[in-house]
Amino acid sequence: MEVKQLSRREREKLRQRQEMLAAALDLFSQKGYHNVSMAEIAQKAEFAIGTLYKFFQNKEDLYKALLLELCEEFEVSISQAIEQPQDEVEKLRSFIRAKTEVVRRNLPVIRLYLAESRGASFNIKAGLDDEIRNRFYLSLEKIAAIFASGIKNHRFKNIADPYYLAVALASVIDATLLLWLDAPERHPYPENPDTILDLFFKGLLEP
Amino acid sequence: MEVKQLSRREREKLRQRQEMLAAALDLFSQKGYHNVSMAEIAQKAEFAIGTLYKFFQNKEDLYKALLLELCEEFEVSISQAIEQPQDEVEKLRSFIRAKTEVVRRNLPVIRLYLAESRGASFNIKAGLDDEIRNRFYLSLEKIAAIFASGIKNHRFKNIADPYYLAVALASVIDATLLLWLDAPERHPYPENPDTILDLFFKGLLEP
Amino acid sequence: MEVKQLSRREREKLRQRQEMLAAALDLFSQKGYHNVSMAEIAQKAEFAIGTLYKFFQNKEDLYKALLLELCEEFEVSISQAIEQPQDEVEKLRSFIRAKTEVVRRNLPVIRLYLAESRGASFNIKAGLDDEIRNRFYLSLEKIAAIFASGIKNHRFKNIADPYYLAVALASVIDATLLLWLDAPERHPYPENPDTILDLFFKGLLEP
Amino acid sequence: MEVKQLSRREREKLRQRQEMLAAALDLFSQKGYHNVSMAEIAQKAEFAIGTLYKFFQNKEDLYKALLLELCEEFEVSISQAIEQPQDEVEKLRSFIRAKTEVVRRNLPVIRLYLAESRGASFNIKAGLDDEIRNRFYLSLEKIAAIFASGIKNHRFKNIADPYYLAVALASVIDATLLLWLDAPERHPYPENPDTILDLFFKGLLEP
DNA sequence: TATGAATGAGGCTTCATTCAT
DNA sequence: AATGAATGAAGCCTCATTCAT
Repeated sequence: MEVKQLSRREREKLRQRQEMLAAALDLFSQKGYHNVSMAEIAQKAEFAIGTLYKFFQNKEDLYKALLLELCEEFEVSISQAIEQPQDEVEKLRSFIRAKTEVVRRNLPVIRLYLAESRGASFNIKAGLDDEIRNRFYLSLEKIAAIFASGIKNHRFKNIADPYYLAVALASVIDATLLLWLDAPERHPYPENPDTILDLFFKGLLEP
Repeated sequence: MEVKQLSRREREKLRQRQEMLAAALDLFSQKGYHNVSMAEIAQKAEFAIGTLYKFFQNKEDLYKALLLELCEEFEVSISQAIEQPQDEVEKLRSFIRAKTEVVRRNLPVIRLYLAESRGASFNIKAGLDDEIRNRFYLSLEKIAAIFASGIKNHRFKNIADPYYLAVALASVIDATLLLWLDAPERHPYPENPDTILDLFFKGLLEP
Repeated sequence: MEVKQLSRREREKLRQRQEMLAAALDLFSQKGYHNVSMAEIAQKAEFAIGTLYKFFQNKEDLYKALLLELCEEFEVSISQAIEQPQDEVEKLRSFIRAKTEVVRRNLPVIRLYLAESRGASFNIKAGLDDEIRNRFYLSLEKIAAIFASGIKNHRFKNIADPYYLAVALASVIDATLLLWLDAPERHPYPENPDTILDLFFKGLLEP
Repeated sequence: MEVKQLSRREREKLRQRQEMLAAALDLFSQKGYHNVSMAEIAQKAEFAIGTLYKFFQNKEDLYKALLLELCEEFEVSISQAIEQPQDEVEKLRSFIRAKTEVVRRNLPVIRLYLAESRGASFNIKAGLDDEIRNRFYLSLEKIAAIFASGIKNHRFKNIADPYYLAVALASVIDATLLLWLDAPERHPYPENPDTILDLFFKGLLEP
């Protein structure tokens, strides 16, 4: 494995990078990109500003790295969840569970992620956020593939384009998450993925 | 009508305010709150900066006015749509049609509105955006009431809390809109509200 | 008298000017020259800004007019007080009484007057305040003349240059006034001019 | 001595701070607080504006630092002068000498100091200048104590409240200083403190 | 003549980024 | 290699003054 060949120096660097990203993440998710200064991040990460700039070309670069890292975790989790050899219904359940789990682990960034993935962000200059958007779309396509497969297998009714179905499912999960973030006690997050799936399945499943 | 009694001066002022809001809207929705300067807005609106400040106390105030104006239009449209004496299904169709219509008319702001209403924004200092968030929740409750009524009338199955249903419907509409905004030709916006409703109805309607 | 020949129009103008000066005086003395805007003055005087500019060329001009008016009152009062045919001691008593009286009538401006007359002001661009400073010095010379006369008449010991004596007396009066302005109840203003004069007389008077 | 333990870095910082204060002092005393911009100060001190803000939180803070520094020097000088074991008359002489000396060394700020200490200033927002005012009053009380002691020892006649005597003495010194500042050649500053003291002593001293 | 809306220069302050140590 | 002091462009906002009505 490549990982083992990292020298002590390189491992140290990676650790420092992670600390910087963690500090930045914390601040960005609390106050938003434009309300956090590089000095603030440096101080929280306990490095000098100059060191920050050794690791990231500029503020935007740091932000992008942050989001890509997050993206990565999302994708890995979700890919693992749906790549198991299961039937389509079970895959969707796993997807919902995985997404919920990642959210639980990354609570502070959820808003950032939603903003960036859904397009309501202007933190990144035009064109730079394409990568993140594209990766989001790619993971949607994996879900769409499940629906497509389910339709092909006659487990689902063919009531809509699979991609639309995937978008709809993802957006309902996100909406539920936001509801819960805003008022956790009034809108408890459903432990059982079927709470969300029912909305779709009661109609999607063949009789 | 009160409107007719506005003096020429007052009408002129209103028109100027609208021009300022329009310029600001255009810029904000293209570049985001923090990437637009007051000088830029003033120039686009063809007023002096000082004049901008005669109409709006500060940048945040201008932004808030923009969003409230949009809020207003959303609410009026949607209220009118669902207050007709119709059955629940038809009301939901009207809701989707109305929301689509407003979006069509306010294309540039949609991202702004979604960001603010869904919570991924840090443009407004804590506490100031409560009004917008609250009004968003209130309109969701009107939709929830339709679902509740439908459930009570046995037109809908009781598969989930009406508020969740409303949130889910609204989020699916938004997701569809965003899809269309990103790639209008690949993801054309469905003219027929049933395209979206089917997702819910095929399961919600009693057999 | 010229005054009687003022037309109704002219009298009206004069009254308006006085109202503007009164409003400005009130604000300047409360908040200082640089913390008062022309708009504020106009509003308090219940005129339009443009009207203010019909009467005074600019902000500085208005301020200067204010101070000159104040100067005028000081001078008239003090001149009247010391031009009576009295002996020197009585003249100084009259001077202190008159100054006290004017202060009582112009309480809000005292700080302004002291600042300008004593040189601690930067409200007026260099050179413009010369007139005020000069008039202040002129009135000091009138007091100096009293001391000189007293010395010549052997009522006063010749312990210092009369001008220094005048400056000393004026400054002691001002200091007493400031003390009283800062804490009226702890440092009541002396009703009897001899309270101040004693400081000088017990030494000045020939045995 | 603590002073020697300052690192080179700290000494450098202190020197820079002094340069900034010197530049600010020069400008403020020439043109007044409101007629000097931070850009002007930065340029005169030959630093970037941002550097100015590294040392002082804002313009007002810089101004306050300036005055406090001056305050400090005044107080130290005057305290030293009057804490010698001398009789009351000699103490007052020392006080006048010390005050004169400090003034000579701080010529440019004298007007600023007088303005702030005597209350004719609106440069500092309400409440912030209390410290300066209070320290001024405290030093007056030290002088008052000398008079009180002299009265108790029957060296001085009990012709007035000691605090009034202190205020009167201080104000006469200030007035003499201002006279000299305005026209040094016409009103030379008296080298001998007795020139000022005579005004008081000829009456204060018991026969 | 009186008005007050419109102007825009200029002030204060922040902060991303650089670079000498 | 790491540091953080220094930089200065750029942003927000105020307000004296003008001028068309």
